[in-house]
Amino acid sequence: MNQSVKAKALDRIDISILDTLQKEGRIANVDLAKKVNLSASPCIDRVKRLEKEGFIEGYGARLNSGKLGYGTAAFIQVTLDRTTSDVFDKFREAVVMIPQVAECHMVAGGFDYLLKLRLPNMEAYRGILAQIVDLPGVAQTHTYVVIEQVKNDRGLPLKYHADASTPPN
Amino acid sequence: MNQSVKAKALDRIDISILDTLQKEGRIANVDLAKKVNLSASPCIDRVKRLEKEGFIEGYGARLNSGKLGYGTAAFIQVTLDRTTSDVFDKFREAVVMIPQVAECHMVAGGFDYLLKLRLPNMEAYRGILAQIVDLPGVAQTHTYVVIEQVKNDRGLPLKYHADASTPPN
DNA sequence: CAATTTAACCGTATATAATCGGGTATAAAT
DNA sequence: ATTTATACCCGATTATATACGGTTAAATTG
Repeated sequence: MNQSVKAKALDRIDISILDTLQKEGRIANVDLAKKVNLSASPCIDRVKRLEKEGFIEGYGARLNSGKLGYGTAAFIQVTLDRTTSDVFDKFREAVVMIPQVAECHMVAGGFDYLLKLRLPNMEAYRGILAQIVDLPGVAQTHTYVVIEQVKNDRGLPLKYHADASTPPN
Repeated sequence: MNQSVKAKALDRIDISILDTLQKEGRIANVDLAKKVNLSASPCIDRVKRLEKEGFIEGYGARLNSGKLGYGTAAFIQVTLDRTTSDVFDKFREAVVMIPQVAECHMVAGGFDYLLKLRLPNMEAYRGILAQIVDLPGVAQTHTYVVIEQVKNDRGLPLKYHADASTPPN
C-alpha cells in the first residue's frame, strides 16, 4: 500500500489506451473507444482511472522548437568541486531556475550532472555557459552541441505482458 | 517562402495559447479562450492556424515512466570507428530501431552520438548495451546512469517579444 | 481626410461529443 | 446454486466544438 490510489494490473486495453494517448493526446473519447473496441462509457472510465492512479500525469502539445526560437540543443556535463550534500543542493536549486535548462540529470560515472539545453542559436550559448559556470560548486564543464536529432522520444515502448504484469513502480 | 504554409509573426495571444497548450494539452477550448481573454471562436481559429502552420506538431499524454516499467534512465556516448558517411547512415538506421533508445543525438565534441535510454532496471541494461556495441561501426561506448532526475522538460520557455518577432526557423 | 478594405473579434445556432444513470451479462466468490 | 462484483452497453442529458453572420476597429487608399 505505497500508492495513494490502489492500482491494479493493467490489461491489454489499458495499454492500448495509454499507447494511443501518448501519441494522440487529443483524440476524441468516441474515437479512442472505437480504436480499443469499447463503447464510449467504459473507455472514458478507464482513462479517468488511469489519470487518477497516476499512469497518466497530464497532457501537452508538442511544439516545433525550431520555429519557436529554440532550434539549437546542447548537452553540458558538469562536475562539482566538492561532493558534499549541501553543494549538491545549492547547485540543484540554482540550475532548475534557468529556463534554457530543459533537463538536468544527476549521473553516476565520471562527472556529476548532465544538462540538456534548448537555445535559439550558438550565440545564445555564450551567455548560458557563463551562467552555468557561475553556479554554486561548479568545478568544470564540457559541452556537446547537437548537430542532428536522429531520434526524438515519442513516448514509451508499451507492450502488454500477460504473465508478469507490467513492472510496478 | 521556405515554409509549406506562410506563417506570420506570433502575437502575445498566440504565445499564451502555445504556452497553455504545452502544459494543458487537453484543456477545453472554452476554458482556453477565457484564459487568453478571447471568445471561443477566434480562439479555436488560432489553435487551428497554429496547427496548420506547424507550430503545434501534435498532442500527447505524459505517462509516468516509473509506473510503466521504465523507471531507469541512462545516457550512452558512442564513438564510431570510421567517420565515413555510410558508417554513420548504417548506425543511424540501426539505432532508431531499438525501442529502448528514447533519443539519439549526433553531437560535436569528443564522441559521435549521445543516446538516451529508458529501461525497467539495471539488469535490462546488460542486454541493451550488448545490442548497442554490436551496432554497425561502433568503436567504443561510455555509459552514465541517471541517479536522479533533477529537472524534466515541461516545454519551451515561451516569451513574447514585441520588437524582434519570435526568432524564426 | 473620408471611403474602402481587411482582419479580428463576438454572439448565436447547430452538430458533435462528454457525461450520467440504468440495466445486463459474465465471472468470481460464497 | 446463489450471491456479489465487475465490466460493459445503451440512451438521455448536458456541455462543448464548430460554422455562420454581423460588428468594430484599424489600416490602406483615393
